[in-house]
Amino acid sequence: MSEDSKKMIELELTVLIRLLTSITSSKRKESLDRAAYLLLHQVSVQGSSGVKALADELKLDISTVSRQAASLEHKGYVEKVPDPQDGRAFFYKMTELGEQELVQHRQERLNGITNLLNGWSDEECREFGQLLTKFNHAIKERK
Amino acid sequence: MSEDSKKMIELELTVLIRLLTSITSSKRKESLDRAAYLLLHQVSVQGSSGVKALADELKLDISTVSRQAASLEHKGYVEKVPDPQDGRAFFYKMTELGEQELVQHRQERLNGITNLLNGWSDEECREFGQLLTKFNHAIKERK
DNA sequence: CCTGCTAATTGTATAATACAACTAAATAGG
DNA sequence: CCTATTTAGTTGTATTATACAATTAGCAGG
Repeated sequence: MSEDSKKMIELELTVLIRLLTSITSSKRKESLDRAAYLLLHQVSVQGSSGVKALADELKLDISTVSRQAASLEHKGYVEKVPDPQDGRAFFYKMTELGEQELVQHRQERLNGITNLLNGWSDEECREFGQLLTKFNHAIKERK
Repeated sequence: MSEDSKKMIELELTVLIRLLTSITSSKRKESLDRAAYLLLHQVSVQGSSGVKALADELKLDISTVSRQAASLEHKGYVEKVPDPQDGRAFFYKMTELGEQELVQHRQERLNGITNLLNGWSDEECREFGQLLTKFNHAIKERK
């Protein structure tokens, strides 16, 4: 693999973070906690999740998950169900309202992505999605 | 372009941010301000830059650039030269020490990238770099 | 029962960034 | 030339996302 490709990837990833951060900074008034979006998605995908499992999956500190989940619960997007087998633990499950919010919020994000990918070929979009997925997998499985 | 590709891109970008954030969070002891790395790179590329130009290029608030630049100057990585044509303005230029730090820091990042891309084909790496570049360009030019 | 480990919450701190306010220099227009 | 407006940059303050630290209580195993 050529050094040029690596350099390009390293630089462009750095720039990407910066650009996405500037986008999110300019949207500080959103209804759904920006940071909690991925958490809500994960609860939806996993169906029923405890704090620790979510933290492990998202590479977040449990205190962060605890706070984000509490916020989501307060908004009615998830419900907190005691774990029958461990008096210390809880499972978070999606509420109907949470599912709706997730769908709506995701749609707004998809609209933005659509605008950005305007002019891209189907092949490019497919490739980009797959390579991102592959890269993310590499990060999660490293070490 | 298929809806599936868009959904994959949206989700994987969200996950990518999370993962890269967790990586950077676990490296809080680095010598070069993590956030200022891109600024240092930009000064190096542009050769001689004012605060406003850098802020525009990096989509950062000028106060943030001002602070990052001041930090870099304090560390001797850049020098602050008065703009002969505007008594209010300055240009930031790289120092030799700054160039060295940039090269070293970038190499460390490249090492990380190399590990992550272990097993990727040349084609995949090249594609990934180009698609990231293209995507970043779309973000910068939007609106 | 006791000790060590674990799940989650709460306290506190950190880093990156933006918005707000300010100072001073430059510019535009009469 | 003068005045009002704009602009470059710095400093003050606030916000957000996150991690590290401390605490409480439940669980597991001897």
